[in-house]
Amino acid sequence: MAATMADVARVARVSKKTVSNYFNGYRYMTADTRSRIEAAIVELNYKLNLSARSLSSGRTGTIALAIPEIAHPYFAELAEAVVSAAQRRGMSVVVEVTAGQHDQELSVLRGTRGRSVDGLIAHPIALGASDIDSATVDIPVVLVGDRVHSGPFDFVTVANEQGAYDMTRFLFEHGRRRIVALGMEESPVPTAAAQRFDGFRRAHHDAGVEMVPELLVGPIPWNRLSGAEAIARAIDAGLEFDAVFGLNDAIALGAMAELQRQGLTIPGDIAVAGFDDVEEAALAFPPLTTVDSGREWIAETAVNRLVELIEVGASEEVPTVTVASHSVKYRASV
Amino acid sequence: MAATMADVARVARVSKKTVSNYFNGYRYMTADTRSRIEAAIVELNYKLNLSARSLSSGRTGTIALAIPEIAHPYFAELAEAVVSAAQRRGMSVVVEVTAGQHDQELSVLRGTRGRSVDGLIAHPIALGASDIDSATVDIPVVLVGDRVHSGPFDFVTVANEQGAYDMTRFLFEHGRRRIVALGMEESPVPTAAAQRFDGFRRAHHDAGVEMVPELLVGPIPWNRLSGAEAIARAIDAGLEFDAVFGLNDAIALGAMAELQRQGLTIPGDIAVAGFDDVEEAALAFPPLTTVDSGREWIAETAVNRLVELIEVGASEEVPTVTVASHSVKYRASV
DNA sequence: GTGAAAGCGCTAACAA
DNA sequence: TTGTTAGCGCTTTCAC
Repeated sequence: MAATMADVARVARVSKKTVSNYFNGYRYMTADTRSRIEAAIVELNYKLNLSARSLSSGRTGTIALAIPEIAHPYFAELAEAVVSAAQRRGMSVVVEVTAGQHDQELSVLRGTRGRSVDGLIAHPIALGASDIDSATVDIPVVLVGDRVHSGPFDFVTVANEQGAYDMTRFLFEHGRRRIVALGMEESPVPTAAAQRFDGFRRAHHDAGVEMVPELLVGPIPWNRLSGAEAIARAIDAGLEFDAVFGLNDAIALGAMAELQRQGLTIPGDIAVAGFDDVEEAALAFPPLTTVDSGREWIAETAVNRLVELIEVGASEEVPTVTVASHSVKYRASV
Repeated sequence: MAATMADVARVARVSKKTVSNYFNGYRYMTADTRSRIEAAIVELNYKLNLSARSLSSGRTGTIALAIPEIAHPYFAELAEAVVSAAQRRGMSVVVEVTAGQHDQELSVLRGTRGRSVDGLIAHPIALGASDIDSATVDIPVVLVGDRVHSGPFDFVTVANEQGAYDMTRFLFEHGRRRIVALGMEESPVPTAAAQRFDGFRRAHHDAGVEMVPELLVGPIPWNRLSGAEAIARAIDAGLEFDAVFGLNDAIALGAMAELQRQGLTIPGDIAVAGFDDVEEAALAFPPLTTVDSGREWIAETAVNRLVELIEVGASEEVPTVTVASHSVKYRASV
């Protein structure tokens, strides 16, 4: 039988409440009391029963992170950042995988799934604005990711448009003029792809560079293989270009590999740029110039905001939308 | 104020116990009772309070997964597999990141860290056998990974030696004779690298092929960049070889990229093989031949075993060691 | 098949 | 600064 707080209290010759105070960082306690308690804890190998604490305090000390998958570089790195930010604030993280399925994302936002947690950070990719309005979770929620939803929740988002704008301008500054946009997508819904493409377009406009329709390739799946195949088709079609902007790093890395396979040099013949700054970007050959979309900052901000909401009780706070700061990571591929 | 079970009972005109039965899948219940309970649950938007359930049942329905990092393809994929295996068994997963730090891994095994969970799956990389003996967790534990420890815990492990053996034989069968072993390590401790190298050596012996010392490269860090640099050095040194066996996929992928950059064709000039079968292996150019080390199976087995231990109470069960089945994934790089 | 009562181990008022 | 007293909401006997 595991020791309880009452046992500790008895051994330390204090009351349960005093032991409880000890665990909750109550400051006013004589050194003698404190050390008696500590000795008792060691003697009994006592561990707080967190279920009991949760029941009685209404807090679990755990937050949920709902993402489409873990085994994708971007989400894996996001999850890592969230877990470590949470760890720093003394919280644990339960990871829920939604597989990017509409119904699973919805059930997360309706609270019909998963454990009881104090708050939720979710990165939906299949939900529309109306879905989000229909959410019925009764805990604080911070949404994270690419798409800007209206809705009752806080949102921490990537600077998709501005990031793509900056990168495009950057390529112009390096003398490139005919840039293939790989993964481009025009859509009424502000998907990440659409927003990034908007930035690409605006940069052309501002720089007075004509945007060549043939160079706009997409939509394609956001993975390495698609990037390689798409650029291969572009070459086969006889397109002329001096740069490739993959709308995420996976696409860019795939394209870069294929260009090299075909004997082109990078950045000699073609400059290549990506978006996200996944860890692999810096390890590629050559290292990939990309947009650091602020993953770490997003994770940190989302966790901090969530903890705030949990502490104030999420009451009548007005939902905030925060856009992560971003920056161009200049590496040898440009 | 959230509804409680007593509210549901009142509205459904049954006792609390009956509602509890409903949630615990108790089978004997009239259809009428059941539907009254269901109506009450909907009416009150009732949700089970899991903290209370945990306190009273002694189960949390959550297991912890302790891994060195999330943002590494192998661990990300392992985590994904564990989460989905656990989900299938109705369990949630709290992910703890140990950063491969000795003290953090130790504190996980001492139970001085993290939430209260029903069981623990840990993949230690910095612990020695004596550390493991000194563990004091009072919940069931299943260890997972590369190194075979003795110790009081169940272990689910990768077939490092046999996998490397099979892959080496496979390369021989494809006519290769001078194979660079990239990431080789000889060590008294049975690290993954050392075990894989053992298999490499045994395959040479059994096939009667001489193992050329110059072709044994390592130890090197197990990432892409090291793989590329190491193979570049081998080429600079004028080594002659017809195949490269990266002791994990990252090394192999880095080497493959570098070989191609230097104008060699794969598998025409050089065959390349890896170990782990991370998702990216199949998407590389050319797709990478590798050893499927049974990650999914390991995750599934570890979760199943853990759930078993939780259910029987971990009592005096003898710890078991299970070696995952593995297979050579034949792809275009050989 | 269903009900009543007794805790699980902790926190939170409030008192001392 | 420390102690007392009630619960938190559920599961679990055991009786009906």
